[in-house]
Amino acid sequence: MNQTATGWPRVVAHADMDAFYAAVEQMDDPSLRGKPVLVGPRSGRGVVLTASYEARPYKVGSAMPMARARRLCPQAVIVPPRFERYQEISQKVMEAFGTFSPDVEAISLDEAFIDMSGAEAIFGGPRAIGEKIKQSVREATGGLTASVGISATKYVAKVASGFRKPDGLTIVPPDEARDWLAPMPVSALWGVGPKTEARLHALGFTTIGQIACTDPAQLEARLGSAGRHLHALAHATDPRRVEGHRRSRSIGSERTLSQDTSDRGEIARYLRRSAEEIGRRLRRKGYRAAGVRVKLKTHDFRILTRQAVMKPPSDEAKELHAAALALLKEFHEAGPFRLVGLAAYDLVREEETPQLDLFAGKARNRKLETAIDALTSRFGRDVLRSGDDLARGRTARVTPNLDFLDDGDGDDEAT
DNA sequence: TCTGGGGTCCTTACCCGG
DNA sequence: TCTGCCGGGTAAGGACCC
Repeated sequence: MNQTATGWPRVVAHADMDAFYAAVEQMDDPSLRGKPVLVGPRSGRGVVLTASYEARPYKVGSAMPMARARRLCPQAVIVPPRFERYQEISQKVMEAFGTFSPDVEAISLDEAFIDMSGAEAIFGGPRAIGEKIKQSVREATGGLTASVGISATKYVAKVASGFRKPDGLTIVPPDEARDWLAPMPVSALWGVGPKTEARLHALGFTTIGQIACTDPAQLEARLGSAGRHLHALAHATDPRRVEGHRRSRSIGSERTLSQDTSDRGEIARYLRRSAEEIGRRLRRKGYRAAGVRVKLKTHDFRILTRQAVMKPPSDEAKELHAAALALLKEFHEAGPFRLVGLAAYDLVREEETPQLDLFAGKARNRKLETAIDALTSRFGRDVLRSGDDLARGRTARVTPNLDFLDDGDGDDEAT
C-alpha cells in the first residue's frame, strides 16, 4: 500500500486527533497521564464527551451516559470540559494543516480534510505526506497524536483514518479502495446510522461489498435517493470536494435542564440566555439571522420545533428573544420538557443586509449589545448579569451564559 | 443507569401563484 | 369558472455526524 501518488485523481488526507479532549487534559495535567480519563459532566444528566485510551478497555466510549460510564470504570478521573482550551489547540492544528495546502476543511475541533492534490512534488508520496502531517500535529500541540488516512476521496480517507487508531496512518490507493471497503459493515458507510442500518439488515445487506454488488436502481427503489448515494460510496466514489471555507447555515444554543419543567416562565428565561449567547456569536462572526427556531424536547424524548422568519434579519439578542417568545406560544403541548433550545438560521452576512438600523432605539440597543460583547470578551461572561437574574438571586456561576459551558451540576438552584 | 450540544442535510406536507 | 398540475417557498420532523 506504500506507493507514490502519481496517477491518483486526487490526494485527500483526513486527520483525526486521538481522544482529543482527554488527550489535552492529560497533556495539561501530568497527573492524569496513564490514567483512565473521562471528559464530561461530573454530575447531572450528561454523557461522556471523550474517553482516554486507558478508559476504553472498560467499554467506555463517547456519548455514553456518564452514570453508566462511572459504573463500568469507577477508577476513572472525570474532568469537566474546557472548550476554550480545546479551541485554542484546534486552531494551532488547523494552522499547521494550512502549511500543507490552502484547501483545509475543518469538520470539527479535532478533525479535518486536507486536499493534497498536486502537492506530491513538494511533500513526497502519500506515506511521506501522512508522516509529515502527523509530525506537524505533534509539533503544533506539544505532543498530541493524530490518526491519518489518505486516499483519493473524502469518504475513503475518512474511513482510513479510523482504521488504525491511535497514532495510525493508513494509505488506500484508489484502485484498491473498493476491495478494501467491501468486508466492512454497512454502518461504516457515511450516512448510515442505527435506523438505516436496521433497514439495510432487514433487506439482507450486512457488508459494504453487498451494497456495491447491487443494482443502484434497485437500491434507489428501496431506499430512495440515499440508495444511489450509498451505492456510490460502496464503490469508493465520492464526488464531494474538500471545501476550504464553508459558511455556517445555523447557530444554536440548547440546554438540557437539571430537572424537567412545564413552567413557561422558566423556559422563557432559558430562551433569553440562549438568545444572548447566539447574538454574541452572530455579531462575532458577522452574521445576521433571517430565521429563528425554538426547540423543546419532551420528557419522553420527542423533539418539537417551531420556526419563524425574521424581517429584517437581526443579530440582536433582544430581537431573537422576542421572536423566541412569540414562537413559544405556538407550542400547545403542556410538557414537562427536558431541553430548551434556540437557533438562528438563514444566516446572511452583515454587509449583505440592508441598513435598517436607522431607528434611534434600535441603534441604541445594538450599541449596548456590542459594548457588552467588548466587556465579556475582556472580563469573561460573568462580568454582567441581567436584572432578572440578579433579582432571582443567581450565583455568578450560573449567570448569563457561562452555564451553557458549565458541567451541569447544581444548575440553576438559587442561592 | 438513562440517554449532550453543536451542527448538516433530507423528506414530507402544505400553501400559494401561475 | 373550475380543476389539475407544477414549482417555489416555508414549516416541521427525522436521521445523522462529531
